[in-house]
Amino acid sequence: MQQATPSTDLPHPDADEIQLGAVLFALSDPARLEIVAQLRDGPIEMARCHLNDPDVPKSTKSHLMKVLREAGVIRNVAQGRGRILSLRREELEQRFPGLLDAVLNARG
Amino acid sequence: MQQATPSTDLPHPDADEIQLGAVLFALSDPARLEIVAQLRDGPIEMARCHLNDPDVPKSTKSHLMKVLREAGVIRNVAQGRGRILSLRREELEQRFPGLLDAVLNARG
DNA sequence: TAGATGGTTCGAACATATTCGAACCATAGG
DNA sequence: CCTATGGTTCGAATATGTTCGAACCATCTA
Repeated sequence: MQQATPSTDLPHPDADEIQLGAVLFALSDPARLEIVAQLRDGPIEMARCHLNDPDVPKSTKSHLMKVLREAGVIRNVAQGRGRILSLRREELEQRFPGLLDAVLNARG
Repeated sequence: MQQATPSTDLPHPDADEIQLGAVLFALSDPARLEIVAQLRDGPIEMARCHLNDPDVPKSTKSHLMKVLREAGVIRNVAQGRGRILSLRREELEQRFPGLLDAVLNARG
């Protein structure tokens, strides 16, 4: 079947609106950092993105994504009935050079 | 007069105990980041460390320092009746290479 | 030893973040 | 259609962080 045009698209900050404080705060949480680490090697479907704690309700998971998205760390776009998550690597690199790599590298 | 041995020394985490999340959180606040930026070029006396908001009570200022200290970002040692603040650059660099520089550089 | 200076700590008020169930929405597939 | 799947959103409860005055402590100077 054809790929549907997503009707539910969430707001993302423009690259030049991304705030350092918001990014650092978003990354300061273990669960959120874990998500970011999973996106390291490319986009993944949200349904395939598993947290360390397997019993996290979907509303909580959704909220974690929201904080990361609103901070400008990840992109969250609808595809089919699911969602594709991806790191905003280039934009973060342009705005805060070396920051994301340093964090990802620090985390192991 | 002789330099007194400080009787009030505050607890600092060991280098290997410094947590990435705590560091990122500590740096995610504008006022705390401002303090860190002031320490960029070397230690300064706490009394000479001025925040953007000049009307911050000393208890609030002390709390900001506490968060940075307990995260392992700064050192806070007594000297005379005041205190000397310094960045834990080497230790942070050893533990999270490039992180502090990236943050300081991002902040401008 | 008294007073001024520079700071920490405590407690209470307030603000902000997190968690999670329930309700809701959209899409894919039968 | 109907139903299952994958997700967002809302609201309320809870947890965590912030702010600031008051009290306190140590040091220097007179």
